[in-house]
Amino acid sequence: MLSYTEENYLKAIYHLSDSGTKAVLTSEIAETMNTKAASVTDMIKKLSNKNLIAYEKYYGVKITKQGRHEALMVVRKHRLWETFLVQKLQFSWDEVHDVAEQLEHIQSSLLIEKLDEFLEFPTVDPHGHPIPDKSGKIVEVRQIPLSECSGKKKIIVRSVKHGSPSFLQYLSKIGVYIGASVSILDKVEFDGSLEIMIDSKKKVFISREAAQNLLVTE
Amino acid sequence: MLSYTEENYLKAIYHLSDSGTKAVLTSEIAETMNTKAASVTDMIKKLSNKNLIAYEKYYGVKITKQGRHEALMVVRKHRLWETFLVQKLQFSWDEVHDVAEQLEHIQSSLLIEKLDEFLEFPTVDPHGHPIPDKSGKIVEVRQIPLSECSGKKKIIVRSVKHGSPSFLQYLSKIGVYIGASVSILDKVEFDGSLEIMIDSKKKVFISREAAQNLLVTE
DNA sequence: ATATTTTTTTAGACTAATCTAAATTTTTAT
DNA sequence: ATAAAAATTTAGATTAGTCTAAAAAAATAT
Repeated sequence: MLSYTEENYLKAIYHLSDSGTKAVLTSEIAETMNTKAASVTDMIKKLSNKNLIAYEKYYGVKITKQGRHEALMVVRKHRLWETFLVQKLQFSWDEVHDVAEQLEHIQSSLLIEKLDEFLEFPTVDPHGHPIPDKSGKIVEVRQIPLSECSGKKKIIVRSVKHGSPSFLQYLSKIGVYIGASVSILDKVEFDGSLEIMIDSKKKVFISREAAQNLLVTE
Repeated sequence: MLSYTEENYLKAIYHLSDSGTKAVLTSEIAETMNTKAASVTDMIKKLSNKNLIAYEKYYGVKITKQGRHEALMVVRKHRLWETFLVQKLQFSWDEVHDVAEQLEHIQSSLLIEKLDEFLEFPTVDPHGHPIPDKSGKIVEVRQIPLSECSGKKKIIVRSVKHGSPSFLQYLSKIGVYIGASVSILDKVEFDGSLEIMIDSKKKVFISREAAQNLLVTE
């Protein structure tokens, strides 16, 4: 069984590796975990000994099949708890992250399966991120940043790339939510900002950064 | 802020001291925490330095006002989570303890207040134990062991003294639950066992130990 | 191609929580 | 009242996770 800290490292490596596809550097892990490279090296050795990652000195790590599965189970728990907090306890989507960071480490498969059932087997969390099922399977929907959309087609907001509380609060303020329908009215040459229409009733300008951080389907 | 371990020690001391009224010995703590006396001495010093307990060498510890409050907050969280697991996730009352032991350490006052509200401010948990409110207040209802009841008055089962999974499973099996109405039909001289009627429809014999572990109001 | 910079690893130390073994204090028994 | 037993504390060691400083390797820049 993995420790609290091991689970956190493994999850960080999973996310940094694009869901387990590419290698991750010691320094990247140190940055996202807010630790020093020396500490990361120590933990890398531990996870490597448990066959959760493949480690080659000085060349970073790659997550193994087993490691990917363990990481997915933590991600599953995190996202189910976030869904619970928003749907059942009336948290707003910008308040759930830190609490879910704690809840994701509760060890009880009975709990998580019952929670999943209670929530009626959701496939995405409050930020639009997919929830792995019991076996680790994810339903991936191809999404692109709003900043890369063209023309006047109907666009649906599917998820946020990075869900910082301040970005999420901003979205709420301007009326953007997961599932919202938007259309692009104009693109400003000067700074790449967009004028968009939300739900056919509200016009707003959003910056290029914001548009790059909103993932949509056309 | 208290560590996971400090919270557990404090909670154990609270329970062993009859809700903070009497002194507790090092060896008692060691026994319930499954640790050695030497480890307990170390932790006692830590909690004492934080003014959560009053410690006199060789004479055990007494919980302070502040320590009692901290312990009550952990107890509150434990019992609210148990209530959630049974009422919302359909756990049975013998399955909740170990999971609640983990959940009680989640740090978020927003979470616990919202959970309380979601459960509609319950006053007792699935084992009939009182749930402290936000400020630590407990509604104590005077209860006596079923073994000490006399005559044929109407008796209501209020709580279990010690809720081990096996005892709880046994109660379910014979049809006893919190709130059940029982009456005493006969007391066996030989071994102190009782013949009782449950909800005016089922007669069973229960041992003296079982009767001592069931708390009721007459 | 070699020197400089950057990244990574190693070595050694620290804290929290635990342990065993030894020393000390209290309790119990005669 | 004193000796034996039991409980408690102290001393010193261990493990997980972290750190700083130094050494080693890789990347980069001229």
